[in-house]
Amino acid sequence: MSVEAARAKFQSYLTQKGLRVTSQRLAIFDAAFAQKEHFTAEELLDHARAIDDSVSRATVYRTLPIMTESALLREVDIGKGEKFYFPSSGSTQVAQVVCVDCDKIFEISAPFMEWYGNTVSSKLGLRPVSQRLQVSAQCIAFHDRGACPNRTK
Amino acid sequence: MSVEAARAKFQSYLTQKGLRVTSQRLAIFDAAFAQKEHFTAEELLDHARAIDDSVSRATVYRTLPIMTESALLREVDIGKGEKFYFPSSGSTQVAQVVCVDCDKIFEISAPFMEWYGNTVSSKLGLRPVSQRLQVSAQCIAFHDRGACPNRTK
DNA sequence: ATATGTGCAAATCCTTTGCACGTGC
DNA sequence: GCACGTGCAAAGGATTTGCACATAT
Repeated sequence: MSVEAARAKFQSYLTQKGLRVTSQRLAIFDAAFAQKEHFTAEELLDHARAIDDSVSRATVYRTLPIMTESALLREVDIGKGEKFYFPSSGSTQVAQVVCVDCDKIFEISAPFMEWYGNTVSSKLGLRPVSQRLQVSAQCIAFHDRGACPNRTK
Repeated sequence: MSVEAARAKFQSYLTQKGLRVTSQRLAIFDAAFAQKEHFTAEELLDHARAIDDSVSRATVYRTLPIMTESALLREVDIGKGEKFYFPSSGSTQVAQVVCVDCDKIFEISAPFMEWYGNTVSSKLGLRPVSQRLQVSAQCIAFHDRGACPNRTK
């Protein structure tokens, strides 16, 4: 899905839910879809403010759930205290591989996940809503040399 | 592994790491292994205090990582703010199914997970450390009738 | 016009930490 | 004895919320 299509989807989602299309929400959308890596709420705030400096932290936190519910963003919680977000590719059959050294998040296709969620849930009398597979891994380069080539922090 | 064996393992783990076997740590261990469901740090504090009322919140939080590192407990983060813990069955090839209504956590065997982590990680030049699969699901009973039979909260 | 949305700052929630005292080894 | 462990209360960090003002529809 192109950024333009996603932006249109965002606006129609807002309208359809009786929510308003505000300049702040659009700035937050634009900032999110300009990112190339996973980002945090705080990073999104910085980028959104570069577009519209009236955007507040509160509005970012109030807008993120809207974008997540509308499937425009995927929320990734790697258990590091803060959550990460990423423009959704559409498919929910995606797993994350997280480097334990540099915390870089790789998104990978995991086509069997949906089947597995269905199988397992139905055994328990449950209906699957969503599933996530997360692999913690270590750069081989890190293991061999003690330094992670992706390290940025 | 029996509780007795686990308790022995805990004590030898402490000794081997140069850590001390204190009455508080043993009370926390006993409280943890008496649980039948997943529990939070706060719940563990309550139960540990019932055994030894000198146990403090700080010590619970300082002991949980030790029990997790020694593989006696498994930590489960379902993205609800607080973490859950559960006496480990040994295998790491376990997935969690979480009911979105009552937050009850079911542990299920997921024997393919290790293979999958290996396959995917190696493609990225990473060495898998751990993996977790979490399925969010809804009680069918809840979906049909609007009430979750497991609801306790 | 008016129901929503917003910024600000304070509040919350879980978890961590500094410090002085207590205690296994 | 002394290094490690502990309780207490304060600090910390991410996220949420109350309120008065602003604004989309």
